[in-house]
Amino acid sequence: MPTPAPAKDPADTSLRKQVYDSLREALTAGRFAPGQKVTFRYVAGALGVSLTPVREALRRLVAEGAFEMHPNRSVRVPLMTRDKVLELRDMRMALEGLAAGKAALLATRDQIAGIRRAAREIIAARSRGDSITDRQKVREFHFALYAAAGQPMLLRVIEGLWLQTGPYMNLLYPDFIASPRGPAGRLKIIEALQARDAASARREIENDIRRALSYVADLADEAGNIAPARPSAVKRRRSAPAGATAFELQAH
Amino acid sequence: MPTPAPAKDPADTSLRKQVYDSLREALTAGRFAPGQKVTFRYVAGALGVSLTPVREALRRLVAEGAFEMHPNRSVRVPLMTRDKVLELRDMRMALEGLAAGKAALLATRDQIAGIRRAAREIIAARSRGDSITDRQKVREFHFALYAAAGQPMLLRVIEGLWLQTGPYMNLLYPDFIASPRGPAGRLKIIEALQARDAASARREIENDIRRALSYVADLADEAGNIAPARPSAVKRRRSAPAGATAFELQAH
DNA sequence: GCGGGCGGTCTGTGATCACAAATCGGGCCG
DNA sequence: CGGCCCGATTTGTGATCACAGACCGCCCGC
Repeated sequence: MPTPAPAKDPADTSLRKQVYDSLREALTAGRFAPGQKVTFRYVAGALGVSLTPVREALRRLVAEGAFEMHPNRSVRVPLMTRDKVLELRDMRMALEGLAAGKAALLATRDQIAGIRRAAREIIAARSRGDSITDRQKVREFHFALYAAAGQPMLLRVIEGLWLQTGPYMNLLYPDFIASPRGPAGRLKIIEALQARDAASARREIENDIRRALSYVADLADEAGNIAPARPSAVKRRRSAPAGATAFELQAH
Repeated sequence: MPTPAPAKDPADTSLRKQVYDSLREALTAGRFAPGQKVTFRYVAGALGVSLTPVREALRRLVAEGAFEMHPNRSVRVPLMTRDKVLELRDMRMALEGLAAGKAALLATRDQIAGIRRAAREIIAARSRGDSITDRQKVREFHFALYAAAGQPMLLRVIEGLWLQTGPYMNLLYPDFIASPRGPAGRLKIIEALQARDAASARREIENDIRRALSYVADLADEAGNIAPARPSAVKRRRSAPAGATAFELQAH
């Protein structure tokens, strides 16, 4: 599958949904620089639609915390601080730990197989130094695990939290990834699923999230701000279709 | 510093925000019957605004799970099932337990005083049989507690979960409320705050949520559906200002 | 040379219009 | 008498327009 996608309503062809997905994908792929201003008309032009669907998509993303709208009314990619990362870390540990525990009790053989496959693909991508595929497969691994918990509302909230941490997960590369604990942790999770050991699955997921987000939090400067993963600007493509690649990076 | 984070925006006077607040308030007050259909034009007419702000407000509420939009496109108040209640219960236990634990470590003397006052007001309202004030003060107690944790993102997610359980909390009255455990649990929480005992505060909040939502879940029929708290219809007030009382109950 | 106003432009907000899909009701056919 | 089909109405979607407030840069006065 090209995009694991947030499940939900695969048959939603509304422009609003397409704009939402485009922005979301650009955000998780790190194509927006943290702090970057994003105007309604810019997005509308880049995607070739009117303001209406853009407003609804952007406004939803603001409600989800993926963008910020300042009182002076300008929409920006949120800047991260140490405190915010730690807050997100604790929330993710609580909810993803919960999901992992439920998944351990419910995962079918096929679901476990899919999770194991994602884990193998992470190792393969990492050995090639392919951080793009790496990140994508890490996401696949986690969401295949959480989907096995069979709790759709929980899954939605977790997706919202990933969206907020997304633009900053590039910071884990390449240094943090070199740690050997990652693959070992995933192996333990798979073992826990097979053993129906909810406590162990929860503990391993919690450890994984704690390590990764504590690492990101420690990148904060003395003012508490975290440097953007990639200080990049975005170039406007003129008259593009409402596809997924309308937001492009621009060296400067 | 004036506003370190974008915080809330109490000075948001946009119509969208007013519509959003009106719908949210009507929802938590149980003025919409679960399963009830809500059309954009109906809300626009009831509040005396055009479709534009209504669309954005309703769409956000759909994204938050407070309303459902079916593929055939009709917006409804979600019907609850036993599984959904249990899912919400577990999420709320995880997140509100987390917040209570943090609050125990951070609550100031003034914040604890505010929480204690809310607890007293609950007892007072309950002794009068005033379930409206009761529910309102219960909400105040919980959110004063969670606010003391100083984690704005966490608070927002918790608010989203309350919005989903809101229309069904009337089911706790009057039978469940008669249980003497409620006041005792709140007292223990306040003691935990004073003692800076995070584990105890978390445990008590978890117990409170577990008891209440397990009770609601047990109201499910053999099909798994939960009867609406009050099977009530809503009457349209013609040419009303965009106030908070535009949605009114109608006996039938 | 520099700071503060001042005008033009940018940008989000809300209303309105046009349209297509969905829904509902009545009437026709079996 | 009942089920099905077709047309009128309802309803969400997207585009466009008008407008007010914010932003930005230029220019004048000190």
